[in-house]
Amino acid sequence: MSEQNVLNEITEPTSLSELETMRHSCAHVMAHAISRLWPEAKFGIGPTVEDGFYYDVDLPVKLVPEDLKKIEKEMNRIIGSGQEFVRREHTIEEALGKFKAMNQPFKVEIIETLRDQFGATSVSTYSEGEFTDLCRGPHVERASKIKAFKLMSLAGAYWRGSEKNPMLQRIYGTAFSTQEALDEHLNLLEEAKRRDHRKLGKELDLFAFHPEAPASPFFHPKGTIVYNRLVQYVRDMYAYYGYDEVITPQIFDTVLWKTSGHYENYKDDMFFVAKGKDADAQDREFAVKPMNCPASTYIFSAHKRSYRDLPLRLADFGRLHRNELSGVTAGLTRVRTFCQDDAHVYCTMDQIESEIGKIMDMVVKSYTLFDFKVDELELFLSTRPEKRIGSDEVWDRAEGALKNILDNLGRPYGLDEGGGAFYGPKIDIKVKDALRRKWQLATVQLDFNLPERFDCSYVGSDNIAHRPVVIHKAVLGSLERFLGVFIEHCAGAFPFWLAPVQCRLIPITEAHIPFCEEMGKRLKELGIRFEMDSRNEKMGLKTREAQMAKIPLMLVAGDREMSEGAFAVRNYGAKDSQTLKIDEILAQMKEWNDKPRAPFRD
RNA sequence: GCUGAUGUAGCUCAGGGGUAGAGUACUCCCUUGGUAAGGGAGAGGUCGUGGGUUCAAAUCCCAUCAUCAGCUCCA
Repeated sequence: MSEQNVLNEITEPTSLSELETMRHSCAHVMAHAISRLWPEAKFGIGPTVEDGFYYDVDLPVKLVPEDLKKIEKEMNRIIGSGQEFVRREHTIEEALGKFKAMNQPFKVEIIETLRDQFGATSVSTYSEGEFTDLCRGPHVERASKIKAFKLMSLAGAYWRGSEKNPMLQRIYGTAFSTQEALDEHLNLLEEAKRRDHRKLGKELDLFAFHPEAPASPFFHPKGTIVYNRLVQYVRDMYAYYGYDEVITPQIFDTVLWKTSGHYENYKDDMFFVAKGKDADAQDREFAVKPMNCPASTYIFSAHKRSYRDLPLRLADFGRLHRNELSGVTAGLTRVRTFCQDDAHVYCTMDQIESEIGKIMDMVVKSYTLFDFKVDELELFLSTRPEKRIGSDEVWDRAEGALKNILDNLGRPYGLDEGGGAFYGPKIDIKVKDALRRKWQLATVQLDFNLPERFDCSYVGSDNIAHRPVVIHKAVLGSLERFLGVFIEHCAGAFPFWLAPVQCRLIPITEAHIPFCEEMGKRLKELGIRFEMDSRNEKMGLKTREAQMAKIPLMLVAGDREMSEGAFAVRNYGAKDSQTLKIDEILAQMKEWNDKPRAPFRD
């Protein structure tokens, strides 16, 4: 949480839901319990978060997981005693005196900040019995209203989110209005562990990591099939929407990055490579690309462009490298090498709205295909960050244009103040997965700076040179990240069209192998990815292994099937199978396999 | 990068100052079996890496690398 957010947490008028109110009170009860167990405890802040609450505390002891039980016990005592939450108003001076006397330096600091930066003249406190905390509320009337809670985990967190400050111990907890709701939440967390894409990636042999290439995935054959299938899907989409794919270099003279502004903004996160070999290139410094956009301007400017060429949509699956801090990488969701379904649309001011409309269309069609709930998409307008290039007028125009589009879209959207890219504002789109977790995938960015910096122009119908606008788009976002998120969304059970192995043929005995091999030929003709399990093993084992590999279809053949020209078909996850004629099976497979192309036929 | 935890066989993990363990996967043999584990035998590890302490280190200490959780960051 940024410092600004921390302060908002303290100063802004609150409108917490009933559940949030209870969680917030629960955080207070936790602080109360901690102060009983460790009277020297110094408290930071204790807000509610997405799934619960936390409190940051400075303690003389290092907490261990068993301490959570101890704190819970003490909390239960407090809740059992049914203490009331009593609100009091204090002048700043009163409050400062009070918290100084209580030896609560962080609270004193908060009060001073409220006074000095926000001009507060009074603050409020809440007391439950002997424990008093600085807080604007609201709270439940009494502690006994807290129904079902659990302390979840321990973590370190810097005071006010700055690594220059001391690190406090953060205790995370959650609370629900019923025990059932709490249990359901805990079950979701368990399920999330089972679906962890890092675990499934290993189990399904999709990808792996190696210490010599930290945070950089090795895609094994099966993972590569899925990856390439995603790319193919995006290419099919490009054919429909009129995008041209290009391939651009991997390494550039840093002059390019100085022109684009990446050098000054992201130098520390770029990989630099050896200097040039030629005498006259000795002083040239080269860097691996962290982004595709500057390269696309050279393709735009390769010709004298006319307004008739616009919109020019250049797609680039270029591999990007970013030297991320070691602590921020995680599985496929944050890596040092990745590629995006990246494209840059060069267009006129008048074309911005229809182009972004088309991109939104791609987003909706894609997320529908991947079985994300489209009516649960969350849109955000991310505006100018502190670290940025370009004049305020340019930013005003770009933000205004995106705001217009969002207003006309007729969907609610949030504002992410300061969340834009350094070269332009964006529309970020978050999806909810099957476990109701939110992920940011798609992004649409409006850029008036790049064409300026690289002096892109086109000739208008007035025969005068004009500056085009660039729209950056990614629908799936980073393919690595998308794959990670989607693996967890589908629990590793890929839809038929995307599965690395779509079908496993299982002859019951040796005698049925030729029959299965015949079917194999038909599948190959159809382009179906299949395997045959002709091992000398029993059906129980073969079934188990096919199910554990999450293969969408099992086709089993024994004497019965051979005599009927059929297979016993079992879908992944189904309890039993049904016997279908070979032609029926092939027709069904063809339909499923073509599913991703269906939305792009007129 | 910061704080903390973890690192033992391909995988999942146990153990622990005195010659390295299980399950599973793998190889071979037996089994011709109808929808979630048939039986047997065998092979497989400098206990992440580098130092130190010790008669002796996989075990203790230090450093380092990687991973995980959280913080900060995410063009």
